[in-house]
Amino acid sequence: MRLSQASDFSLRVLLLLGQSETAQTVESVSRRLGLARSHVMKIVAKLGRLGLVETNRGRGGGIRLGRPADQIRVGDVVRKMEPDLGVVDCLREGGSCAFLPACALRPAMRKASEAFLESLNEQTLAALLSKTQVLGEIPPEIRRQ
Amino acid sequence: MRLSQASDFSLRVLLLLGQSETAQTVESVSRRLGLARSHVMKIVAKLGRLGLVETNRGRGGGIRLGRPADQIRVGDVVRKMEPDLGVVDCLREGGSCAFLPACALRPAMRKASEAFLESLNEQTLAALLSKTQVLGEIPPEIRRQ
DNA sequence: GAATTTATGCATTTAAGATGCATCTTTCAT
DNA sequence: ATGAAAGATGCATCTTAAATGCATAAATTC
Repeated sequence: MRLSQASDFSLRVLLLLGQSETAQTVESVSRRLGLARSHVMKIVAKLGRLGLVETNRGRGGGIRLGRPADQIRVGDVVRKMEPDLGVVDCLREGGSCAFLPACALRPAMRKASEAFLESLNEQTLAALLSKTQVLGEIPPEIRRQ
Repeated sequence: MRLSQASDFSLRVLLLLGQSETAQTVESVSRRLGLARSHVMKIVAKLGRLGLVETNRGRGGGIRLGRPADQIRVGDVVRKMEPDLGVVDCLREGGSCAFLPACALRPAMRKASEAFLESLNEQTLAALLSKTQVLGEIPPEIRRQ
């Protein structure tokens, strides 16, 4: 059971953004997190569509949090970014199971993944930030070397 | 976020076994569940090693539950069968993250997957069985045709 | 000892995700 | 206007874990 890297990286990107006031370029974010640039780009684009980050093109552009860190719940991020939250076959599109339609496993699994997300939702991004190491912002002047 | 088919199928196999007193062959179980025989074979072998099913070779052999259905907790089955329960990179062997060692995401994720398993552990196999359709046992006489 | 049934290892296939690359669009500074 | 900076998007390829199939071994019973 693992989340896609998209969900995982999303949270790290949000953490990084939450550590600085100014807009960051995707280039700088991916370099600082040590992640593939194009991968981060796609994740950020989606985060942008979801309103979780605010993106701006062109010179002086970049990305920043789309809303205050204390209004971003971790479980909600995962719920929106994770492409497939159907933990078992029968919860997915086209999935089948010999026991259906009367299988008690299905609601049990649905409930368990809700429990997972609810547990994550006990934390806001702000709460995580207060307990997480600051990566340090690279000043704009030397950022572009 | 999805479980491996190994975990998923394990539970279905256990459900099926819980519906009959007599031992079932892997052949019959896989046919009735509509799953690949060799895949079920490997799953059963592991379930056997874990003591969740009792296996017997040779004529008249087969598999049956290793202990009473009310002593099999769903979350425990998943915990034992799932090859990789590290939902994010930093929870896995060799995983890394720029925020480590001081990253609050890690304990939050660990806690969330515990919540997932605990939710499943509210159900025993017996509880599921009482709410699940009986697939119907193929009588031993015609089983071998 | 032959038939039945589980056990195991290896090799192949599959599918989802990740990655890289090329190109487009928007925005700003000069 | 023009060019550079930055995000957006589509496509094609690579990677990897999981699934599958096949062959063979081991155990058990009759």
